[in-house]
Amino acid sequence: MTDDPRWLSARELQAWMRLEAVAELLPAALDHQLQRDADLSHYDYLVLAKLSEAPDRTLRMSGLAASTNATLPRLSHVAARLEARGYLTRTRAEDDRRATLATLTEEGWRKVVATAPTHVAEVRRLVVDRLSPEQVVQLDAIALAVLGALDPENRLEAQNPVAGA
Amino acid sequence: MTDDPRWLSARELQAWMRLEAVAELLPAALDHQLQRDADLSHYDYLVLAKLSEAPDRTLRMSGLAASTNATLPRLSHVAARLEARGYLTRTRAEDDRRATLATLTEEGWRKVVATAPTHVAEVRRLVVDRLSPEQVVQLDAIALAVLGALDPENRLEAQNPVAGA
DNA sequence: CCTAGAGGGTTGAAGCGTCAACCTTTGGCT
DNA sequence: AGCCAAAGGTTGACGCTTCAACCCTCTAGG
Repeated sequence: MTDDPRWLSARELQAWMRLEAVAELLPAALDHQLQRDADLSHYDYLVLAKLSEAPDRTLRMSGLAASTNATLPRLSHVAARLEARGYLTRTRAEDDRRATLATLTEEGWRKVVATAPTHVAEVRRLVVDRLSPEQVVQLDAIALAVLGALDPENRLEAQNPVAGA
Repeated sequence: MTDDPRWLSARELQAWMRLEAVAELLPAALDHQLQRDADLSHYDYLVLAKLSEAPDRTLRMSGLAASTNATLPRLSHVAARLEARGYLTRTRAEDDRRATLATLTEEGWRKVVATAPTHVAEVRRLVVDRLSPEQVVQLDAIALAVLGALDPENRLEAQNPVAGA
């Protein structure tokens, strides 16, 4: 490959390794809490939460996938399970029969309402309450900068290795 | 456990959602790059990298699991695959016959050396080079604070790059 | 029309992580 | 010595994500 890798400085390396550790441990911790308290994965919760905030508590699958930073197949499987558990329903869209609309049920709504407080408390315990107000602002800016590279303006799409024209 | 939910402020919520997105997308991006360029998962690479930095390129499984922020069963499965591919070997420890020592092979060493430059370049592209020097310091402090909650045992590691530059 | 192709979702197989059960070794206690 | 609990790892089953293949619908061209 290239001759000069431009290795990381000590500071950069340390920050990177700590971010790596957070990225590894944080999702697991959130999954654990939600699994224990609500029998939901973190992603399950995200799906229900996003629906609960949407107009008519309804979103298209593709939009829901984008707003939860997931691929469509993943959402499709998750939605199938959540539907089987009675938390949401899927229907074909009237205007575009290709599209599927996911709608939160009453039971799904109650699930979110019942789950949110403890989940937020956990988010506070693990992250927000450990940071100063300035650090919250800094984190916001840093995460935004990184997202710029992760999702180049492209609400998560593109699984093509080479250009598809 | 349910006195007052203490909801997040707008600022806190935004920072949190962005961190959530990063935690979701960053591991996937790194996995993709390593899978494509070296046929390794991000975690595979971490294991090989940690071994490459260790004395005699050897570590106990439990220590290796801790330093890669993973559970022992996970590491055990990964080590079995990496051993099958010839990148490391596992032997019983002399002093404590319960323990298993993982040792990087010559081929494993070569794999790390060959893989590191492009991986570092990707880390730069996605994270480090998108941040100002001040933000790198901020990120370090923020990640450390969060790790304090995620890792009660505080087994924070020292770092040592494979090569200098 | 009717056909090609793109957009939107779903499905099934394969791979990885988690959990619980298990085996072996070590160390403490009598 | 003898026993029992804990420490260190491994294994197998199960669940979730990914990838590729597929189906249906909409749109554009001829």
